[in-house]
Amino acid sequence: MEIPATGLFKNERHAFIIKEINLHNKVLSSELSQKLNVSEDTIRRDLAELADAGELIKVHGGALSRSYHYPIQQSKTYAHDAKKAIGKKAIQLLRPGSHILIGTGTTMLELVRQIPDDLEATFFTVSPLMALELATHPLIKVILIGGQLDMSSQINIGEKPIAELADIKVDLCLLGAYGIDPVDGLTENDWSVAQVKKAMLRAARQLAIITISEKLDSSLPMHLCPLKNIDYLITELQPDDPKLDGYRNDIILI
Amino acid sequence: MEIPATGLFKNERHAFIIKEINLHNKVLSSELSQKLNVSEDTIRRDLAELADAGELIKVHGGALSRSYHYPIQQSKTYAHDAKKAIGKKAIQLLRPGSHILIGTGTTMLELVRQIPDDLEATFFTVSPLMALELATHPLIKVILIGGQLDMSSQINIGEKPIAELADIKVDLCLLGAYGIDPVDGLTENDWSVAQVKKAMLRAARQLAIITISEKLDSSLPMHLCPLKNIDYLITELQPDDPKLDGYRNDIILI
DNA sequence: TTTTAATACGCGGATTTATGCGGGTTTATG
DNA sequence: CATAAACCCGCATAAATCCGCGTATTAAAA
Repeated sequence: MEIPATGLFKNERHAFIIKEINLHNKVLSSELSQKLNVSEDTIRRDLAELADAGELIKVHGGALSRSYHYPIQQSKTYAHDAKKAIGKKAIQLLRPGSHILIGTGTTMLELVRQIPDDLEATFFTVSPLMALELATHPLIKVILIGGQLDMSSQINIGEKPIAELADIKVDLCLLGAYGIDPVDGLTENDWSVAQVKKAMLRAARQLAIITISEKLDSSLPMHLCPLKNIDYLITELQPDDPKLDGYRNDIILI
Repeated sequence: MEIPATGLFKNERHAFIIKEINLHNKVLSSELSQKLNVSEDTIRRDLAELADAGELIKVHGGALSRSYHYPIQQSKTYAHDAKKAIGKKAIQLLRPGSHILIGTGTTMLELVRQIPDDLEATFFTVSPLMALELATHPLIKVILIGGQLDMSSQINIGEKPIAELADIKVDLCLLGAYGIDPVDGLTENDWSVAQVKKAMLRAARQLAIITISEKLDSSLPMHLCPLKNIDYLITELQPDDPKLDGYRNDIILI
């Protein structure tokens, strides 16, 4: 083995490379080649070995620190904070051991993400997205109600889920609102989606509506149910907020 | 290749883009080009790659976050290129107008991503993940077969999906392999998952197995079916590769 | 102590990758 | 329906990589 003028063994070079990576989070083959007085080929072989041993990540042109990875994807949805707050409030409705039918939407997603890992419960859903998110919680049993997946609403629609829902009776249904209004009640704009949601309402003893205050006082073509069927209404507002005045009859505001 | 003064590797640019997308839910090619000191062409290529890997949605002028439709964070797939190549080969089995039962796995995901947008077909699946991915194709009808979502395999298991599968007869079943061996045939390691997969096999006239060559010649405890039931075997290898010699009897290698 | 094997390097040349650029085509939008 | 921006395609290029080979040094074997 030929020891160059600067006299470094392979492992010494490796150590140097690791040090550089820890320091700068990245190295260039070309630079290393100069600093260490060896050919780029050798550097490449070094990097290949280190990458192989999992000490760094080889890329074209050099290498990156192993701790360097894509930032965690935390979707910043519209009105994210409000939705997260709502989710937090809604958690208290989730009783251990209960059976819950859950809808979909970004607010609901925030809710699910905040469910504590020690909650043991059974969730039914027609939304593959919610099912996957729910499945990340170790003690939760997820029953996905099948059907034809509707592209725009991302839930399963058609006769199948409606028929299956008819055989279910759960403690609580958590539903997002597209439109909610003191007079028109809960409304929706797509016919087939509305059919499924109505089936969901029938399958639950209690109904909780989860929505940001924006959706209050808006109406859409398809009627789902009157206000009086709603047991809980959860928004990001304080329960005594005047905007909620039209919704106080028999509804528990949270 | 010229690495500019600001000297960012391609991956670093990619990371930056992802970060921007998570922050703003969208990016403009023109802005990125400026911020990163590279040509818009390069940005376009970056966005194309990221879109290809399913990390964002490419649109005219830039890209959008995928988070709303797809908030599930999936780590970069192992042997991504091989799996992509397999997916490409498998596409030819998807006849327009046909009914297809599709399994799950990262290879299958790559396959689905490469389905051309003008394919009109009906897909059945027990995997919520695959259902969501399939639903991004405009002309594809997705039937999600419900059941209890199994956390580890991320598919619906139990009596329900098995019973529903018994009522279905499709043209083709596309299944990934966990173990495949000339003697032991197709094998699997989880009992409940195996039951569902067996129901899938029964529900299809033809069976195509999609797998990277790594899985060849490996056996697991649960037997699914003998080799002779397999109609097509698709790997990243050339059909005449000697590694496939044990699998030539009556199987069409692709 | 030779002989043999193994390892570490460097080098030349073929190949691949990353990028920018020019020019024709498509898309979005007023 | 015009027009500017965005896109796609092919090409050029230079850096980075890969591959095989020769050599030198060391380790192991005979």
